[in-house]
Amino acid sequence: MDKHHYLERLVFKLETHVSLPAAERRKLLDLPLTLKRFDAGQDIVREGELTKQCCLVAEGLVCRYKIVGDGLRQILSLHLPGDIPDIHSLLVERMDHSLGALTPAVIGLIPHEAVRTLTRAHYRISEAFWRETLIEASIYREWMVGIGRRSAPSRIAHLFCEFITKMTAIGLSDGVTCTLPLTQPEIADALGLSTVHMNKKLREIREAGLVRLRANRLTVLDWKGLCELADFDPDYLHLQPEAAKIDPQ
Amino acid sequence: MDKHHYLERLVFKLETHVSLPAAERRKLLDLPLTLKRFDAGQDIVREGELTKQCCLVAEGLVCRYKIVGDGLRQILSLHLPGDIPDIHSLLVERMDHSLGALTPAVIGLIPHEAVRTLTRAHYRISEAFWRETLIEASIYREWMVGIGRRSAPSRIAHLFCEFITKMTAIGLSDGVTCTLPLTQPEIADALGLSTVHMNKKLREIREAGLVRLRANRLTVLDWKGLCELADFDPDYLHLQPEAAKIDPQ
DNA sequence: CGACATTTTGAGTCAGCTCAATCAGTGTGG
DNA sequence: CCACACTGATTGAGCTGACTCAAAATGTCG
Repeated sequence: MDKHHYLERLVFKLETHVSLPAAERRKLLDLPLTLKRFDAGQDIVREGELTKQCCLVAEGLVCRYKIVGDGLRQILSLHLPGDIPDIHSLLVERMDHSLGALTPAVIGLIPHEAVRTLTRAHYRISEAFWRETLIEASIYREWMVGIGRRSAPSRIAHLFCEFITKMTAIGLSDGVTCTLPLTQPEIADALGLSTVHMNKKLREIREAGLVRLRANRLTVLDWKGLCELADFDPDYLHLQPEAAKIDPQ
Repeated sequence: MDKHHYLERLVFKLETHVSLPAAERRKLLDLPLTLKRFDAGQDIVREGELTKQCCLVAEGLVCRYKIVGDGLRQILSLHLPGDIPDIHSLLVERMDHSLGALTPAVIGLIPHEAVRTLTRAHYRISEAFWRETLIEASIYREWMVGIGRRSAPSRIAHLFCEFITKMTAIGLSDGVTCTLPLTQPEIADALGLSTVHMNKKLREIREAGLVRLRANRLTVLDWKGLCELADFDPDYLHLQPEAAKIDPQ
C-alpha cells in the first residue's frame, strides 16, 4: 500500500486544531516509513524496551496494555490508523507498557531522528505532536473516571460511544455503524471487568435496544439512550466541533 | 515567600532528564509569576474554563478531579510543589476537568504567552515541558491499571509507595516518613473506592505492620512488604535512577 | 467547652467475581 | 465432506469484595 496515504492520515490528525504551512506539511509527508506487518495478538513493542523509532498505525487496530503481578491485563488505550501510539518514546525512551496488535496490522516505523529533526526545527509540528499526546492523556483521564466510578453497563456504553465517535472522526464510520474488531475478553480488559460479567451486561444493553453487535460490527440503534447510559460527553476527545457531533437519526 | 524559589523547584524538575543551558534556565527562572492563595477544598480551575495562564503549584497539595453524572468524584492526579498541572492548557485551552486545592495552597499564575515564548524559542524547554506531560500520562496509565485490576489493599499500598517516592524525589521526605495531607474520603476518591471500604482495608494494612498513618503523617514500617502488596515498580515515574530508590532500613 | 470534620465500626445488600459447562463459529487435515 | 481442535460467546451457580446506610468514637480548633 501507499506510504504517502498512511502519512496523510497522520497529518490530517495533526492538523485538527492548527493547520500547518505547506512546507511543514510536506516534510511530514516525506518522513521515512518502514512498513511492517503484524498478526492479530502479536506484540509490536514490549514493556522495558528502549526504542529508536516510533510506530505509525497504518492499518488495523492497536492497543496499549500492561499486565499486573497476578497476570491480569489492563488495556490502556486503543489506536486507529493515523495514530503514533509511542510518539512519547521520542522523549521517554523506556517503554513502561506494551503495544499489541488486536487485528492483523500494518505499522510504519519512523526513526526518532527523523521526527526529532522536524519537531526541533518547526515549533508548529512540535506543538501538534505534543497536543496529540495531551489529548491522549485526556482520554486516559476519562477512562480512569469510567473504571473508577461508573457501573459496568455505563462503561460498556461509554466504550461504544467513544469508539464510534473516533471512527467517525477519521472517516471510518457514518456515525451509526462501524467495525469493532474486539473480542469480549478484550473489551473486558479495557474496562477493568471480567469477561463473564461484561457479557451479561452487554446482553442487557443489547436487549434494551441500544446497540446491535454481531460479527465485529457495532450498530447504534439508540444514540441518545446510549449516551445517557454512558454519561458520554465527547469534549474530552478534543475533536473539531463538527467532527464530534453524531446525529441521531 | 520567594517567587524565585518556587520557580527553582519547577526548573529542578524540568532538568531531571536533560539539563538546560544556563541562559535557558535563567529565562525560566525569570518567568512572571502572580501568587494566589487558595483554601483547602477550593477549586483552582474548573472544568469548562478557557484559561490564558497556567498554575504552578508553589505550596500545598493540589488534585485534578472529575465528577461523574451521579455526583461521584474521581481524583485523577496529585500535584506537589514544582508541578504545573495545567501546562496542557497551553495547547488545549478548554479544561475537561477541575483542579482543586487539597490543603491551603499557594499557586503561581504564569501567562500562557510567557511560557509559549520560551517553548517556541528553545526546543529544550519545549521538550522538557512535553516530557513532563508524558510522564504524567505514564502515571495515569499506572493508576488506571490499579483501579482496573488491583485489589483495594494493593491500590492503597500503591498510593503510599508512589506518594512517598515522589516526595522523596523532591526532597520533602527521607524515604521513610512524610506528610500525607489527604483525608480518607480523598484517598478513596483517588482509588475508586468507597470511604468505608478504604478505611477497613487501610486498617488491615496498618495492622499488618506495613505503615503507620496518624495526623496526616505517613510512616513506612516495612517498605519491602508494602511494595510487594502494592506490586509497586517505580519505573513508571521516570525519575532519576538514584531518586527512585528508597532503601529499606 | 462546644462545634465540626474525620475516622471507625457494624449490619445488611449487591455488583461483579470465579468456576464450570455449553454452544457457536472457523479453520485444518484426512 | 466430515471429524477435530480451538477460540470466543453465552449461561448458570454460587461466592465475596466492595458498597450503602447508619451510628458511634475520636480528633481538631476557635
